Amino acid sequence: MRGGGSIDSVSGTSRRTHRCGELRAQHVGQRVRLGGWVHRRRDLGGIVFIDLRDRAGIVQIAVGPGAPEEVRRVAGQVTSETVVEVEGDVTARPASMKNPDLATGDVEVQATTLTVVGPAATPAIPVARGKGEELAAEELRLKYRHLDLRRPEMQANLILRHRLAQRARRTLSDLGFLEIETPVLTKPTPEGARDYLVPSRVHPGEFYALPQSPQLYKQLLMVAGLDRYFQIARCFRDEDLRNDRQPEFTQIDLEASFVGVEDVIGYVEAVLVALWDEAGQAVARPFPRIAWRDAMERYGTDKPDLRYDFPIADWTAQVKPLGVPFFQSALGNGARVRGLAVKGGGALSRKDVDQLADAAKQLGGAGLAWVKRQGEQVSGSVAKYFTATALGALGVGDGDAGLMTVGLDRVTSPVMDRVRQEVIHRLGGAPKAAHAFCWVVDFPLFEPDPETGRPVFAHHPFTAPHPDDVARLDSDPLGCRALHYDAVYNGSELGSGSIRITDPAVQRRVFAHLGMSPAEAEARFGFLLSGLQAGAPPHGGFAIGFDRVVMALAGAESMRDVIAFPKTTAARALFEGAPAPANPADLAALHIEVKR
RNA sequence: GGGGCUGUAGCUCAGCUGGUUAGAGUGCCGGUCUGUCACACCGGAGGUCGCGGGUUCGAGCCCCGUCAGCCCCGCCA
Repeated sequence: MRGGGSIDSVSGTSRRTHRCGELRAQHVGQRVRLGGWVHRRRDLGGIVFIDLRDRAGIVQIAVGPGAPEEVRRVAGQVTSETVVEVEGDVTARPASMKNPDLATGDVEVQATTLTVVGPAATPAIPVARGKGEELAAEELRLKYRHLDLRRPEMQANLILRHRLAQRARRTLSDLGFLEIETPVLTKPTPEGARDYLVPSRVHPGEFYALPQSPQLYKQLLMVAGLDRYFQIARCFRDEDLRNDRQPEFTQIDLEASFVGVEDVIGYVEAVLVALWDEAGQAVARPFPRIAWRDAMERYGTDKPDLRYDFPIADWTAQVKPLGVPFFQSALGNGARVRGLAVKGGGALSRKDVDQLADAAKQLGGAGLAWVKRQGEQVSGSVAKYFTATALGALGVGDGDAGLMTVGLDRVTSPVMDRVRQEVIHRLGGAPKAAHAFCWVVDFPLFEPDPETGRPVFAHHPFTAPHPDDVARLDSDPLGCRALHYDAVYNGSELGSGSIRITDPAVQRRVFAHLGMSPAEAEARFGFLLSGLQAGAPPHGGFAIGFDRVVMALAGAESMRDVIAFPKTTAARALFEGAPAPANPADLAALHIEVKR
């Protein structure tokens, strides 16, 4: 409680008693002072209504013929988005004048004073939008971010984000995790994403890197015996962007000691369930699990959308004897025919199917073959090779469609993943569940390098091999599984984690697999290796992509809508104009010469 | 790095097969109006058609280049 007078909530300050959006019937009869932005003004001549807005909402200010002359004068000329302070009496609106669309719609404030405290130029983009009116172009929304962030939708997203962050903190703190900060000026890492570099003034030619994640620090905190750590950590990766990828983003990062996979999964489920609860969504634990290999086989991706349960199937055996030319030439050398039986797929138009095929082609597939079944009638690009019976055996029933492609899994998986997603999108059927969480487990430790075919690490090089596979580390690297797990929600990867290597000998072998000499490994990761030699507890952890969680719970189409000041897809900040050329004196002090 | 979409009034958009003075809604400015809530009504101002080049008698429209925003592939241990 601050200030004096009739303040009845924490919203009050020395200049106001309430926030605009807080007023309800219970406040009728009270004298209030408010501050806010003029959302809209309706001037009827003898009476003026002002919709006054702050972060809590909108309330109607009425300035009638009985109001003081000065109040009527100001009300008659205030413009949109001007900041005003109002004093007045909260009155009940007569039944016929209530506004059921407004939380404050049962009341209004009869202004007795009205003062402009922050005159506003005509806004470059509208804040108050009419029903059905389009949003301003995203470029302008980013350029005039202070205006875009005034919109109630954006404020709701940021308020939700705040509540989720607080709930994550409380949940982890209650589980005994300590919130510990780690450096933002760190050491460049040789693998992984490109680093953002920060030149050192004191050490010519040397650079800090912004962290891609606090990975090594949190492991050292475990070595140090802090036992359970978490942090809502900013991470930086200088890679190309997407609608759900920003160059700087936020993780709920955690690590715990004396744990196995089950423990970490338990902690993360506890946090995710709490976050969904915070947003009013009930979800059940435990989340189902799916082995990476099964996810790739059934959904063509390591982040399957399990809201819909039609899986990709191997149709090679059934289709091969039919002699479809499209397939005959492509089969062999490990190629398979993989298909999707689409319930109700008869509803897909010819145009839909063509667009699916186009999408498939973009991913380098051989193309998409399709059939539709209508009773005993079979139509489609490869219809003449199929009978209704043959389709029935593949699960393609009356009114359904079959979509298929051929090739190596490396190509058919992404193609069928994309086709499956597009079909879901186009048919728009009801999902079997609104919230489909799952754990993807048993990831491979290595994957073949697309260019050389050599095994390279699928994750970061601190991920422990599956204990059953350690013996094959050198003989059969591609067959080794990792103690790595991803949390997936409705087809979106929310985060990943692993049990870490704590045996320095194993860690050295893994570095060797990356092609690092012992000396190199020492130079780059010496502090980790010496940590592991100093007595390291078994430990593992996880990082939840916080921005993606907020996106999911806010129903946002883009990560930019849940970040106050995001970058464009070209990694520019349009409001402030970053990045920008540095001035020559600064560059000189940093021992940097720019080549153009 | 590659592919696609978009760029016309402050904002959102239309602009036909290349043709004469580039339109609408909204916002803005002025006016009328005592119960509106996207107030209503009357009037007005407002344009480097992203930028540069080319084709053409003539380009908002066609061609080349370029910039910006967005979407996708690559990339993101």
